[in-house]
Amino acid sequence: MPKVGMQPIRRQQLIDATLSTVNELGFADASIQQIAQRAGVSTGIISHYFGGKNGLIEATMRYLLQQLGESVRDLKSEVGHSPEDRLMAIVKANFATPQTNQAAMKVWLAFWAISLHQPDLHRLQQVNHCRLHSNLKHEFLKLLSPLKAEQAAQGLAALIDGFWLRGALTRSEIDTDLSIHLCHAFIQQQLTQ
Amino acid sequence: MPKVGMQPIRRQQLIDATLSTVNELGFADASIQQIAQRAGVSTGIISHYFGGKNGLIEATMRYLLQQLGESVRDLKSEVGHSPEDRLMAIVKANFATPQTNQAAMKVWLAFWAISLHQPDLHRLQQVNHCRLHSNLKHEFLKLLSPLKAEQAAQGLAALIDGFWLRGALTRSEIDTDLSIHLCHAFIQQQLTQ
Amino acid sequence: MPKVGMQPIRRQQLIDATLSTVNELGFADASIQQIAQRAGVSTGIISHYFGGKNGLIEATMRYLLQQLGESVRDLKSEVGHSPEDRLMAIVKANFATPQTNQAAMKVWLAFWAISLHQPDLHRLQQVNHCRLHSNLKHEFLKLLSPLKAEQAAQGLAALIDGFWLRGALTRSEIDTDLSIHLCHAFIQQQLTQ
Amino acid sequence: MPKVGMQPIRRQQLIDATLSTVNELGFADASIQQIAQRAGVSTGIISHYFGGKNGLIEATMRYLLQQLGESVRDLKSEVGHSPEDRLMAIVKANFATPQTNQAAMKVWLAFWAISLHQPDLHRLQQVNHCRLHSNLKHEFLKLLSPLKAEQAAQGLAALIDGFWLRGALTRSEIDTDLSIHLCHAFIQQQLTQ
DNA sequence: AATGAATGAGTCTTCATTCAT
DNA sequence: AATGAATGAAGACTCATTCAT
Repeated sequence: MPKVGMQPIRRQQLIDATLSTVNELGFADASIQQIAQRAGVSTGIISHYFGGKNGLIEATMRYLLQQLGESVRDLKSEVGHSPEDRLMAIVKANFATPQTNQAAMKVWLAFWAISLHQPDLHRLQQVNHCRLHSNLKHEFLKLLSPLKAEQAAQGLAALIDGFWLRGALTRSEIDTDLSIHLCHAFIQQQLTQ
Repeated sequence: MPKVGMQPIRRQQLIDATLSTVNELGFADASIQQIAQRAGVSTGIISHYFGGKNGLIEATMRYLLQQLGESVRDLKSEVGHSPEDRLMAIVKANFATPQTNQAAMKVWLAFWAISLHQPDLHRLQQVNHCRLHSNLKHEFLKLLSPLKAEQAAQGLAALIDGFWLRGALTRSEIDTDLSIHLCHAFIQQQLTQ
Repeated sequence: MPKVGMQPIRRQQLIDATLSTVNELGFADASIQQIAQRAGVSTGIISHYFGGKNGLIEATMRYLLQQLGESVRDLKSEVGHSPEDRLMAIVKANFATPQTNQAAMKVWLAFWAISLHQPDLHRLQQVNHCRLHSNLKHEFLKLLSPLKAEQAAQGLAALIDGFWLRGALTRSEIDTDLSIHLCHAFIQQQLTQ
Repeated sequence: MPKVGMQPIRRQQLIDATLSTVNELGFADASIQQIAQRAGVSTGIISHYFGGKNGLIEATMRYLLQQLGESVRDLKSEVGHSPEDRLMAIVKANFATPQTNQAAMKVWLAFWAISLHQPDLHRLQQVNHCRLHSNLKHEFLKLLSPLKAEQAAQGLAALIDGFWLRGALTRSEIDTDLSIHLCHAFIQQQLTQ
């Protein structure tokens, strides 16, 4: 079966298998054997393509972050210029599938937890959060004072994260509409202060 | 060396050592050898008192939840009857030390993550969250319609969780005052709708 | 079977098993499973007592060096003060059992080879060789000029090493008597220059 | 890229790469991947040309032996018929570059070690040693009794091997001149008994 | 001729648990 | 009550080999 140009295909296969395994078994039980088995390949291939388990984990997290980033970018590009619209686009992107199905959120939570003790992963997290914060603040600044904008951005970010966390921790799917609705209310309250 | 009545002392020693280890090394590297070493006891003692590592983990989590519960109860008992005051008491309890130092939050995050795949721990999480939600909703119901109260409770809970999560993920200490301030604003906005 | 004070016993058991395994299977095939099996213990115990395979290897080599050192010291203490006698004592110590059975020499050869790429082991080798050289030169200096003594010491050391190497490489036992005899001739020739 | 007549070129490329890898990383870390990388070819080619790693190792050792053999033959052909001259030619051949640079001796030592547990390689070693011994004895027999000649040959062979071993084990280059000088002294002493 | 993708057995190590003392 | 010696399964990783291209 050896073919040329398999690298991108195998990498994506393995990243998908990692997400699926972490989701179902949890991070602690996501052995490379489990992952390789789900990807339908041998264990050795993981070291071959990612240099080891850590490389696969980091690549998987990078993939999730990239997906989220693209989701935000796409929705922002489709809306008008009013800050409220643009803020809601960001909110909606954060609650859009596939980001909010329970599987993805469980993986996110697992990554959050381990990133605390792995500098590389932690840096990825930081970049992601700064991006969200910066996006939010940029819009709030159009209508609010710097101090108010900062607070509004932090509050909205916390709200988004809070709903996510709740979505991950409850075994039921997150109530996307309610989350968006409450974020919307928060935004309006901030902008109409 | 055998003494009587050592059980509660040893148990607390080990729980403290578990918190310290999880905080410093992360959950993945918190072996019972590390924990036992920090507690200054032998590894065998853990099985003796907790029946195994899982038992120790569960006891530790139970301890954290109990601490939080007591914190909430204490602060609620000290304030008046106005819903706003009582809600703020709950908020402040959730951001009171030692709950919000970074160490505790890192441990919480670790527990959240593993609780997804351990029914026993998950149940503990659920109980805790339901208690918070119920506490919040109970107060909101005094001034809001059931629907509004439910949404306000969910929003406030998300806000609290969001600030916690941010506190855990950033290596700096959580900005407690800002978090409380923003929660206060949220409460007022909900109550004055 | 857990007993207290097993450490020295287990350590020696494992060192003996290492020697036996390296002798029979060669260094490349001396896995810790093989060694543990020969010692009649589990693999985990190696890490427990030596911190890993490397620790066991180093301890084993240290043991061989110590044995050789003791052998030299013992024989030197039994002879008179004439340089020739003392030199012969050193020579005989180097060819005394258990140093010269084929097993020991095969292990020595294996250690020599791997010490080239392991600084810790290499340092042990250097110390050992310097000790031999210094011992030899010290005796030669009593009767020869510094230059001659240095050359005689190097020559005799080479002769000893050469017979050892030959003993290791031929599958038959080393001809101890011939080796000693030839060393004796070499010593006499040097001293009667 | 496929060309005809690549076999000898590729084989030599791989043998050179093997020597370089064993010298720098040691035998234990000389993986096929390392060797192939240094040779600038793919791993598969090794099996193609040598039938596996063992084949490559054996070919490399055979190459070293052949080099040594040629060196001896060349120098012997250039000297007169006096036994002393011829013996010295053999000695010099054994200490001639490239045989005595540290790299080559490290490789030799590695080969010696593994040959103990690989019959094929061991046979090569034996042939090589017998050739040396036979060469030496043949010259000694011209002037000495069979018994004396045997002992002189064994002694000189040991001396040569000993200097080699020392050259391999010390990280500094071997002192070729001193080695040859001491061998010369040994030869003269044997012949003038 | 040459590649390199893929395998899977084998290695070392870690770790929770057990148990005689 | 407490120890720590001992186990053995499971983990990540390496590596020689195979084979379709």
